[in-house]
Amino acid sequence: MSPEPAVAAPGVTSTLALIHHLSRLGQRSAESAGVPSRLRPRQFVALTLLREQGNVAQQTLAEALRLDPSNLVGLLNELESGGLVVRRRDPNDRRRHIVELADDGRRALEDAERELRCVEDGMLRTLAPDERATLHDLLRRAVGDQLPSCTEAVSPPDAC
Amino acid sequence: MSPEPAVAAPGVTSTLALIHHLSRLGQRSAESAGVPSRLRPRQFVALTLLREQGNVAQQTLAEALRLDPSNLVGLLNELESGGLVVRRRDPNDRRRHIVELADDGRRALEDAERELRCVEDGMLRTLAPDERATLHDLLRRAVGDQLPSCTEAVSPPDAC
DNA sequence: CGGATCGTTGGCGGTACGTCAACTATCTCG
DNA sequence: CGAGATAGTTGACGTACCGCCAACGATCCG
Repeated sequence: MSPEPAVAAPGVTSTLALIHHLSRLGQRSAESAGVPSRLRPRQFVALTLLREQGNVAQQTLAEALRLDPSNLVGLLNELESGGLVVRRRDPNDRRRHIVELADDGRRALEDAERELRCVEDGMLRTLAPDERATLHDLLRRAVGDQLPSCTEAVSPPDAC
Repeated sequence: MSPEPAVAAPGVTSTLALIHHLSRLGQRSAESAGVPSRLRPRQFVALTLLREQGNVAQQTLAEALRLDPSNLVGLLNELESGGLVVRRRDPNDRRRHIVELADDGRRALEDAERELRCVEDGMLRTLAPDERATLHDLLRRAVGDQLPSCTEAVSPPDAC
């Protein structure tokens, strides 16, 4: 009778909505901050993933990015023509392309990260440094375990 | 000499990139999970914000969403024609529209949240419940302080 | 050899915006 | 009262990002 938490507690907000919103806010801030020599968001994410995963077959990359292979081609073309990435044939299976982060790509990525730090600082300015670290860690762990079989096993449609 | 953290530590990943990526992953999962009676992401976020902020002038809402007023109109039209939201004139300034979350809107929002819980659970399955709570709290605090004067005072372009 | 797989190209469609211009109803201030 | 600002609205145009599909060459594998 006393707690009475019924009335739609103010904490029910979907974490997904928060993430979606924050993502948008981040993009807007980055754009309006006029980041100069800039990677577009997708390129940024792709390079980041490449740096972590090391050399990866194109297909694997597509899965990790949850991106249609045919669309990945375009993305990689941009990056490769800018010298940020290298595609080479897998000697074991010459159908495959192994995608590799080039030195220029690593540099560009670090530059972009440096530039985006301001935006990030602005966006997370309410959080204490250790909280930011926690946030970063949690997000990282969340995306980290996204790769293996994500959409699979959705047999029970509304079982959830 | 011993620590030698120079070589691009594996933790430098931009939090922005993580958020952006997670946001995309979330959308993809939600779509492929075939969420039935669904609000589109923008509607979802807008309703969420409305529930928290209570009745708000349209302009304020636009700022909070970082959305162009002219685009907000369309978004609100969708929501209002679905009965999820009500626009009424501000008696103190009849130019203004006060936007209010309708009962149906609250219900729709709660339904959507319930549906998205599965997706969210899938995405954050590596995190322990208390970690999820922490994440949620941190994100919420981050977006919460986004509203007042965000892009302003960007006078030093590369001072950062 | 035949079928499967990987990358690639191209086309079609859709969402989610930004930007700008114009117009109305309304407020505010001189 | 009249001039100018302000809130919302409408419409047009463009863009980024992306899904889906079909086809095709190169390659692998049985």
